[in-house]
Amino acid sequence: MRVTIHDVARTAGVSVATASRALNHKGEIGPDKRARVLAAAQTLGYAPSSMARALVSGRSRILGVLINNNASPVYAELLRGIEDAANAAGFTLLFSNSADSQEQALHCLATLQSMHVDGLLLTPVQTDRRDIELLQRSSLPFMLLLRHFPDLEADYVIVDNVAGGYLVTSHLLELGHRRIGHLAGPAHTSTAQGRLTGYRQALAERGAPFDQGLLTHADYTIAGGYEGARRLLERSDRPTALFAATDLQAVGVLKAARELGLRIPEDLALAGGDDIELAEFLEVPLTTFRQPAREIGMRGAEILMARLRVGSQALQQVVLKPKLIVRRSSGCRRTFS
Amino acid sequence: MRVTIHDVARTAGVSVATASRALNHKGEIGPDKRARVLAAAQTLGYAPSSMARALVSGRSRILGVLINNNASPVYAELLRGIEDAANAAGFTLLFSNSADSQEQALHCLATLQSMHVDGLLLTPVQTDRRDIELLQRSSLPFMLLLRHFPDLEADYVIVDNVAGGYLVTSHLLELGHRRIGHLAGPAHTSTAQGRLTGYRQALAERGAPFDQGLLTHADYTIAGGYEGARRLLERSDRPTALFAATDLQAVGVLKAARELGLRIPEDLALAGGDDIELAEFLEVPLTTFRQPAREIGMRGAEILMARLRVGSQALQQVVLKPKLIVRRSSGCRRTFS
DNA sequence: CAGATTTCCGGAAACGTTTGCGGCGCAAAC
DNA sequence: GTTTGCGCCGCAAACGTTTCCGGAAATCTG
Repeated sequence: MRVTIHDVARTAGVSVATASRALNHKGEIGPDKRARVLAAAQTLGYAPSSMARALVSGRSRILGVLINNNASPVYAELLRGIEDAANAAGFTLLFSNSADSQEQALHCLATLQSMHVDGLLLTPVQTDRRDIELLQRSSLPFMLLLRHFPDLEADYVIVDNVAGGYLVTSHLLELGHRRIGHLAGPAHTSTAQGRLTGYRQALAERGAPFDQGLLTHADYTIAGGYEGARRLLERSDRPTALFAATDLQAVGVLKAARELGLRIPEDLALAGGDDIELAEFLEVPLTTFRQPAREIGMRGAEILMARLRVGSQALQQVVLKPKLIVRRSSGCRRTFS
Repeated sequence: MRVTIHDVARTAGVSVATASRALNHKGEIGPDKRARVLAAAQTLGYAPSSMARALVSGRSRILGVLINNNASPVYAELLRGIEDAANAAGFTLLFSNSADSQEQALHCLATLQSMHVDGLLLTPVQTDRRDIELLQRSSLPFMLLLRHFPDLEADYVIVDNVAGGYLVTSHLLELGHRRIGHLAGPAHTSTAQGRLTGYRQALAERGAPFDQGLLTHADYTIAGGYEGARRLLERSDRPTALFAATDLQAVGVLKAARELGLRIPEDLALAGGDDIELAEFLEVPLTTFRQPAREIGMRGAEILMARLRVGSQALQQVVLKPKLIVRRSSGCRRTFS
């Protein structure tokens, strides 16, 4: 069966305590015994049981990850960043998926807790706060990624969604557009709220009217973008430009526009958000703003692990700056009567 | 601190043994005590420690996942499928990333072992076989995904890469092309080998010559595809059609073609492999063959978990059929002199 | 009513570690 | 020659479960 520290101790002719000390380079130990233990461990192929270790030490060196698996490339990038940082620090990742359902999220949280994770990285569902209330009661260190609660005393790493929405909308306004629609994300998410706020700020700042009829909410998917675009573009007074909250939704807009015979950017200027890797290579290269998902994952994991090392410390709320990426989909400067 | 089964037992006024039986619905137990235990567990918010449970039972209900994180959408889809199946069966996922390095993979394997995973799903690196030799020695049930070793007695779920390459190449041949280049993947991977074999089979079957000069290997990335395409397309006798092993590489071809002033499909017919979600929405919608990554993940996880339940059983080697997806990038039928 | 069976429950061992505590031998100090 | 100190090591408890085994009470059998 499994080779334990007892086997190592026996073949080395020492006690388990000595074997443990030799393997962990802890405590005083004679050089000959240390060598014998290490040799025995080597030949037997001994691998310590992290579960047993976790049980007695109280630390598992496992980080829980709970994301709402939008199959979006953004989450893949995010995961990648988390993975890099965790691996570098010798942590392993326990992976769960809330599928954007609070019930599912609560279930996952219970599982992660029972696995004795040392800390947790999550993108909250945000339909309600039962998940974070649970976390706060359990005093498990956690870190919010991508989404946050403005009034919550919790660590987070996000991009400045307001600035992102503002950048993109300002860009469209500068190109001469006055009727700019917004295809927003699910209303309960802080990302959707932020980008919408930025959109309205830009409109207000340049004296463009905000038209409720040019705003619609949709899922963060291609299908969601498609349906939202149909709603917005089939109106008689359709907008001349459209800001989709995410690139994935913008892809749905591309599809809808094709079906409606609208050329992009000639008949409809389009911009998205996130700057996924493929945004540059779409049917029409996409103007967007960059959300550095990988960096968000890395920073989040690093901060969380730092908190685990030193115990409690000041609140860490990181807001990364977005960057405007101009491509063809937003078109050239024009004047509208 | 953490609420244990001892706390539950104490507040319920029973022994730990009884508490355990009540919570697991095992063994005979009086209805009143059962009720008291369940009530106590409820009010205390008791969550059993899976680590302690794993330690004594020998089963952790954790599946290890080791993929070589091509940031490719294919791996995201694969992970998604694994996740769905595992979640449905009450398993949790421990996630690792070999980054296509055998050294890193070996390190990850050691970690996963020490975490007492019940089984392992992996996409092997394939530069050598140290990883699977290690696995075979350790008698940990494992399942190969996407990539396989033809001569190895191990479970796997893959798509028929030979058929995929054959389908795509045949399609290009039917369109009239005679000089079809192939941008293959890393030579050590079974996916690259399979798709290349299918390509050669199709050529041979229709009497088209195989030209070593029209073949090049590149990484499974956009950058890899770009570099490979530059090599192939800057020749004086460049091919009229190009089969890129993966869609991601095909995107790189798109970029190279744009730079070289080649129109697709007029100047160069293009096809890829995998059928990623965005293939339909690229600059030129991509002809490709479908590798059902999500299904591969699901099937793999299900088969592995079945093996864990019933113990040893017959070898499970699943080969899914690919499907040709024709879009604009391969162009229309033509004749070449 | 004595014995046999069943039902229910608690004690304790086991899983594989880490670590506090105490013991042993040996050298230095008095 | 007896103490003191120290370096080295082993015993055993602890972490939170599950489960085997045995005991006590309750029920049944003859």
